[in-house]
Amino acid sequence: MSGVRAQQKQKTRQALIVAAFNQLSAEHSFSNLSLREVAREAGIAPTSFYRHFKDMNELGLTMVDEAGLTLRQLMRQARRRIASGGSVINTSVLTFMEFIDTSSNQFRLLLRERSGTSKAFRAAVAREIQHFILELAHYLEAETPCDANHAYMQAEAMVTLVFNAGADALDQDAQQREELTERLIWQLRYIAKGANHYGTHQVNSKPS
Amino acid sequence: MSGVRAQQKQKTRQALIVAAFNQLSAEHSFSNLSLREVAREAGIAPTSFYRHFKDMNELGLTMVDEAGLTLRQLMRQARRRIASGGSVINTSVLTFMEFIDTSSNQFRLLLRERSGTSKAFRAAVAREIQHFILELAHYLEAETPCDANHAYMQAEAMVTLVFNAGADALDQDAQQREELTERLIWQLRYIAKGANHYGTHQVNSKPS
DNA sequence: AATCTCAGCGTACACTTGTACGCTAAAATA
DNA sequence: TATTTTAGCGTACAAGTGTACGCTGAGATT
Repeated sequence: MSGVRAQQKQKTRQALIVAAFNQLSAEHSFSNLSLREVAREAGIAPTSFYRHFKDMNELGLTMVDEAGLTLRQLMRQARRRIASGGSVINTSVLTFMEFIDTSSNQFRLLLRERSGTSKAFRAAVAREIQHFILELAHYLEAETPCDANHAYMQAEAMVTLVFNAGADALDQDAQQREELTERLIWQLRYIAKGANHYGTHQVNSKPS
Repeated sequence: MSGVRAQQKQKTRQALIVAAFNQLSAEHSFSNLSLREVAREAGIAPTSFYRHFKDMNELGLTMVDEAGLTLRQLMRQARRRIASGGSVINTSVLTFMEFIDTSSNQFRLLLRERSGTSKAFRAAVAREIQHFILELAHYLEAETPCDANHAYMQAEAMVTLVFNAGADALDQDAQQREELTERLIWQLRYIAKGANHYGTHQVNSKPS
């Protein structure tokens, strides 16, 4: 029951996943990947692929899960930085930009499959983003005067902006990224300000 | 010089474009299209395709232009509605949602190629969106107390949110869309509020 | 009327793709 | 030790791809 067998299997399975991620790039999306090329890069015969995944689709969904995991781990790290006295907005944005930089292919996958051709993929990505939003909403509800509903809308807007800024950053050099980040931070401030204005019990009137 | 010849050419060129748009759907993206299938649907031989476009890429860029044109026309229409007394935010959002509904394949193209595998495509889409942003920024600078810089950042944030809401709307039913639209409108208000707060000369201090 | 231009066609070719099928050798199990 | 399980392989095939090449016939030009 040592599992020499199962262990090796797990290893080549991971090799397939790594191979697939390696073939992603600015010019190569998941739907451009072929089973054969992935298998080749992983060092196994094309037909052996089926011992691990029924489909390229199944591989893809696994990859989305993995990318989501990376993202969530990163968030936890961000929260630690914040807890030890960092500014919320700055720390979060910085951490996210680090993700774009370090794991760009994982981010690319999420980014593209969010509007891809498979409903299952879109749903999977949406779920990952939803995690993100809910956690932030929870935080905002606890730490700011916003009510639950406005906290959610605020979180949703913020995550959307951050995610999109990440997408733009992929094509930019360091200089442009810095400007982008600065704009992003201002925009997040707008949202925080507005949400706190409308989302507090002192204000029940409709906006002008 | 009547151009019976040139006229016919233009006609099948357009047939190719229409055929390509028709093959786009939730399950079929541009990179999934094959030259042969597009030619087939357009009713010409595969090799005749080259009389009109050097490449599928060239077809795609033309399609992006066309989608951008549609979008700009729609915006002009929105501005007319606003001029005759509609609320700015509501009218704009409503008009945009109409675009999603009426020309969903054109929107899908813009949405997907924004983060697609061709730099030329990404740039083309970014340019279309930039138009959008600049026009809105111009309007905001004229009609609100915002300075130019903040007007731009405000416009950028707003367009990002609207565009993303459109993407989400593609997978949703009428009920969900309504809720989405309502959230979106609140989020736009946040931004307007925040931008007017920070972007006015009375406030020069850094936010808390 | 004679000539030129060129949109569209058909054939042909070299590739790549997914995957069905049966085999092998080594690990797991009995 | 004898038996079963299974990860990985090689072969094979049908289907689809982009595109080179040369032809044709109908408009355009002279």
